[in-house]
Amino acid sequence: MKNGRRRGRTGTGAGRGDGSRIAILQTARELFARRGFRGTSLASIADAVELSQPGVLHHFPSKTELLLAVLRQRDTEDGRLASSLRTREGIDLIRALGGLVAHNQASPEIVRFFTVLTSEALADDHPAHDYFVDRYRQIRARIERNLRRGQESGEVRCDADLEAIAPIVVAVMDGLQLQWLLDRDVDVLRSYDVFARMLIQYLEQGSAAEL
Amino acid sequence: MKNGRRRGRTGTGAGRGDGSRIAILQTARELFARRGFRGTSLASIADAVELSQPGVLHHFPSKTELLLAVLRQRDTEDGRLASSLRTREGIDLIRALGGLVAHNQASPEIVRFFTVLTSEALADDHPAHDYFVDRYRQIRARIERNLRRGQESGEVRCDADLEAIAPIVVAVMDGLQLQWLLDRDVDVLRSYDVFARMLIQYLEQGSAAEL
DNA sequence: GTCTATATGAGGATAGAC
DNA sequence: GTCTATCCTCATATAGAC
Repeated sequence: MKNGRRRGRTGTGAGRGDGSRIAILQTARELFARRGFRGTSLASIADAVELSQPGVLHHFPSKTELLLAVLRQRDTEDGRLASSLRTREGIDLIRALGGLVAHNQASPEIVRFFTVLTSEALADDHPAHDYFVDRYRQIRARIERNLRRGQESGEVRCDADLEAIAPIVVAVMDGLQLQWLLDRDVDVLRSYDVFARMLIQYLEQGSAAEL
Repeated sequence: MKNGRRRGRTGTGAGRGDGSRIAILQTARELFARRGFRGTSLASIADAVELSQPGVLHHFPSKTELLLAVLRQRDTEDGRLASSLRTREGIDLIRALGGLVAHNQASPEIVRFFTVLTSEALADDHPAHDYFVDRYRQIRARIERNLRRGQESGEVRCDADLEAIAPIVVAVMDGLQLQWLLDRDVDVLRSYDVFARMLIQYLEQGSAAEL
């Protein structure tokens, strides 16, 4: 008794149509978040969406393509979120990222998805390797750019090393969330707030705004 | 032609004795660092040390036990390093951790080992899950404790929230190293130095030492 | 669109010879 | 201490029926 599924349909081929595709994408994201890409079998995804394993591969030509589809989907969904950050410049960006951290507290699965997959994708033959290299470059570049606008407006001290600061901001968010995923007692929001205070104070020193 | 090994020995059972055990531990650490625990096969380890796969299992009863042995070994080796940090208190600890970051730049494999395995071990059924939960608790506790000594000596402002700061310090180190592993252009040392300046300035504000 | 059946291969672990 | 041979399970992917 290996195949423990019990679909009500009689195999006429009616199916769920597009609904299956959507269900597969969501379930794949959840399971990839738990066990990584390599650690997740197509069969486990199939079970969760109540399809056979080849049923899953009907919608995506391969497991790798499924992962890439999940990443593309998240990109479009995150597009809205990212664009709401686009206009936040200088000190305001640091506070806005606190809002993102707060928002993430409600979505441990998404946080875990990116945490687990980023580490797995350190291997340069991982299907998502290039994706994550690019992702981090873009995030750092955006933070640096928006902080620089604050510098140009005189809000941020002109001698702040923004190229060094952008990776720090990313590191704090990632690193705190990693600790939180491992141990929910870690208070990400409290720590981020202390960091933000520290950073803002540093950025404002000697700025035109301070005078 | 599947088994691509060509040992010179004739199978008399002489072997390398203890040398094999050592070689297995080191190779396992390297491969776990690259592909994680789940992503590494015993066969790949066996190939690298020029043993058969059952030959590897002669030294460790299972793959899980091999991982735990690797972790135990790192703990004893890191013991020396950790004890050199034990006496660094207050502001001095923040600078000493910069030395650790610098030291890590020469050992990407070790950094990657911990990065990859920590994320993989987020799964609560992972063989190293408890190990990493404990590890992070201990690291945070030690940082908090050593900063508190600086507080007691008056070097660090007394209203600093050390329970919030300890996770930040860990996050910055982990997060910067993750970005560096993904993209060697990231300048971990430069970013850590900026962070350290920022944090030290924050900690010194309103301290007795400042007066 | 979904299934069953199957090809093909990899992985962990064990038995038993030398 | 190490090997060969083997077992069993699991995984991805494909072929072809309905």
